[in-house]
Amino acid sequence: MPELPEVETMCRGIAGCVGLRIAAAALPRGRVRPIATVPRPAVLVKRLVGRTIAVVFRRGKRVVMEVAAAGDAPLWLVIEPRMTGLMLVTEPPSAEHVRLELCLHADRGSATERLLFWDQRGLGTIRLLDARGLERACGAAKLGPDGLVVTADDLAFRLGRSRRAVKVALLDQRAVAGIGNIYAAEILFRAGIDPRTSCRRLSRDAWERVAASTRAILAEAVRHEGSSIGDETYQTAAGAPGRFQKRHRVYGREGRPCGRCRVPIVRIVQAQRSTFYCPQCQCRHPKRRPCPR
DNA sequence: CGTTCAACCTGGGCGC
DNA sequence: TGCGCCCAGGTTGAAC
Repeated sequence: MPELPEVETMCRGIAGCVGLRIAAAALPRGRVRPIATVPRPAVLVKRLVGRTIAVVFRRGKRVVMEVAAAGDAPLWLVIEPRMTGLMLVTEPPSAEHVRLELCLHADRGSATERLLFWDQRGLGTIRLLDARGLERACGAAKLGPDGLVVTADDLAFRLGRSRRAVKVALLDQRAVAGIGNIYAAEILFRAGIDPRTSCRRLSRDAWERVAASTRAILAEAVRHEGSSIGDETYQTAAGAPGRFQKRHRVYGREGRPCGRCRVPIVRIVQAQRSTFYCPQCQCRHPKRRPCPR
């Protein structure tokens, strides 16, 4: 589920936790298996308690919280929501899938907050890392430039000689960080590019369109607080659904008419994952040149 | 280098 | 009702 816009929305939704101290931490074990943590759960909890959440930010599809302790080196709590993970400051959809619970208190005053990481499928991960670990997990070798600011130069440099299909390449987090299956489809629709096109066959103009579409689609999705689709497991930290799913032009729309040319949207499989596109608007030799947006 | 497949999990939907 | 199968927003590692 969570791609860049959803994770960005989660980070904004938990920004109120900055400045609060972790009074208690728990990794509840319900009927579901415990989630993967680094270090082991008991050590993780011990190291977290007493620290203060100093900064919350996003790196690609990860939520990163800098946790500080007076007179001690900072640590970073790195959470990867993967498919169904959510950061919540409200009641979770179910109690048994709460994977991390932080009880937060203000040092002065009475402000308190309960911050949860909830993950139905349990594919998410929780890591508490030092500066070296953070660099290894989230550094430039692991994650490329952020999708909100990626340029045509970035993409052409990293992918221009690749033989991979452009849609598959856009999911490579080392090339550009934050794009997932929904937004890869929406980006290429907006750019008017066939998702099967080999990267090395894309012109400079095509990379310009891909980069501009990436920034525009992701920014628009952030403005609409992400996409809640299907069973609607995704929600903001305050429990509201996202709204960008109403603006999807191709994702999840197999067989329905393209909003621009009325030709039915097609679903194919690339790298074991669904790709949706318009065979007319995203054709290499369209009868009518697509008019982006 | 690239692709393919399985694995990690839960749960909804569908055909029989 | 129930069972088996397919599907799902992600990532990783092994095999080819």
